[in-house]
Amino acid sequence: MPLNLHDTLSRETREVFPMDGETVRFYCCGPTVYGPAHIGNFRTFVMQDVFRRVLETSGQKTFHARNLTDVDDKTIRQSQEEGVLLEEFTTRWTERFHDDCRALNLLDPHVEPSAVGHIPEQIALIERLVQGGKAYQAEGSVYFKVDAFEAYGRLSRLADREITTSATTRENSDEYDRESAADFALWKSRRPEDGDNYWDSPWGEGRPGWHIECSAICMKHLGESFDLHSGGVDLVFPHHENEIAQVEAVTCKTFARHWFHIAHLMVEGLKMSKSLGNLHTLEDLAEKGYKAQEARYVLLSGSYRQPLNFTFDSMNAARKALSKLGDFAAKFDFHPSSQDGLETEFGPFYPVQEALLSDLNTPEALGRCFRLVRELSEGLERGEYEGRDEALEEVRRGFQATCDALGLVVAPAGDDNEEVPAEIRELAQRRWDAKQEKDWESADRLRDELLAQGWEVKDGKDGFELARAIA
RNA sequence: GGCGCGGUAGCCAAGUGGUAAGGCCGGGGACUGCAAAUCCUCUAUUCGCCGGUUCGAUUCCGGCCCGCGCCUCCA
Repeated sequence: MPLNLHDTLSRETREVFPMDGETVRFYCCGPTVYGPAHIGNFRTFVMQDVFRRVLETSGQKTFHARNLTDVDDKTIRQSQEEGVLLEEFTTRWTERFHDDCRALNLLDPHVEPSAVGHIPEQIALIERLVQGGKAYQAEGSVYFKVDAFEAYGRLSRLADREITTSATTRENSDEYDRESAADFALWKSRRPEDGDNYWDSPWGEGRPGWHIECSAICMKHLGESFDLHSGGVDLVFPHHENEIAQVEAVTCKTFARHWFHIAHLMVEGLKMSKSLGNLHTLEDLAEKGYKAQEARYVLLSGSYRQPLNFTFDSMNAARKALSKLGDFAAKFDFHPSSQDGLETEFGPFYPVQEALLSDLNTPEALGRCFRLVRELSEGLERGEYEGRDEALEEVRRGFQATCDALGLVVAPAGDDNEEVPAEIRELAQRRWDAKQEKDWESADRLRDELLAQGWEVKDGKDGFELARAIA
């Protein structure tokens, strides 16, 4: 069964398939590396990761490219404010991004090209556009001539939209030379504030515009035409619209055959913004005692086409939900696979796969997963798996496939040995001893003390467990 | 103003032309020194409002109210 996915361009849900019959080749607009990415950015990357995982767990090969935007106004300005070289600055934030991706269990893209690493390719593409009469230069900058590309506006349905530029947005001197307000920069002439961040080109010193990097990188790594292109909804216009124009104006071929856009994340019912202080990063969440996996779960709890409301209630719910899955894992003696490659046999978890193949319906998939978890557990209680090792193994493989498809790492309860500091363990032991001697007062006092230090005690029949308390 | 999306239980959030998944929270019970955890169990006669189509609509159509996104570099 193929993956059916909504396509922004046609506005239809269409089958995703490889045009070469073998590998689904797709591109994701990556981060601008000028600071830590926030959970809203990660919603997009997590959904793109699920997209790939769903393909791979259904046996489909993929080729995943995701770029790094390492030269633009923000990276240049920030690096200069810090007085460091652009490269040093962007390398630092790239590493941070990679750390966060690992924490969220995102599969590494097969290639991760950077804008700075593809200056010649970008210049070459601009030259083709100029030669073809689709672009013009003015005062050392080069602009795409929107009027010369009749299909402009198809993706975002801007065709009839009046594209105007108000006086207030024309603060940059190099923007005065555009022939039409809709035209956009392919190459920006060098400005004093760019410092040392400029390159030679047939039009003089300067740097590439934003949109051209993705076009040039796609053409190099995926070809002039490829299977799917993805990003946050806000990129539909102008970024993706412009990417299409830049490529199709010279190739006359379909650029990306399928467009996959992820809706925005809201925080506590509000749009994320710096002024509201709700631009959470994984680091912020960690400080509050939350794990990246819990954030990942929250990001999967809504359908990607709808804005999702991130709340701390949801984070708490995610923790409980994950621990419930951990209980299930323990019951079935499931341990996460450490082997390379994703499990493809869903077995009894087939309904989960079915939901995912249906436009990446992650909330439906989670709902079905929990229903199965309950039903299978009941079956186990009733002894339905007595002497049926192969059936048990099917359950474990199916659960592994489910975890692989969603990118969740579910550790069996009691198996997630977080390092417990020695002094905490000792306090807990003292409490246990007091409890054994029925010294309830001391036992309760020690329990409160542990809680004050951020640890929660859970008693079992003949011992206790420690878990991080939510801050 | 233009284009687009949505309003489902306390919260998050699926879904369907035939009468509402799942998670969390909350109530009750078992268990427990008390908790926590766990297990069982209960919680929307109702899906923003008003009309229409239909044997039947939350699901289709029209209108209204409210919220949101994009409209040049924000995922």
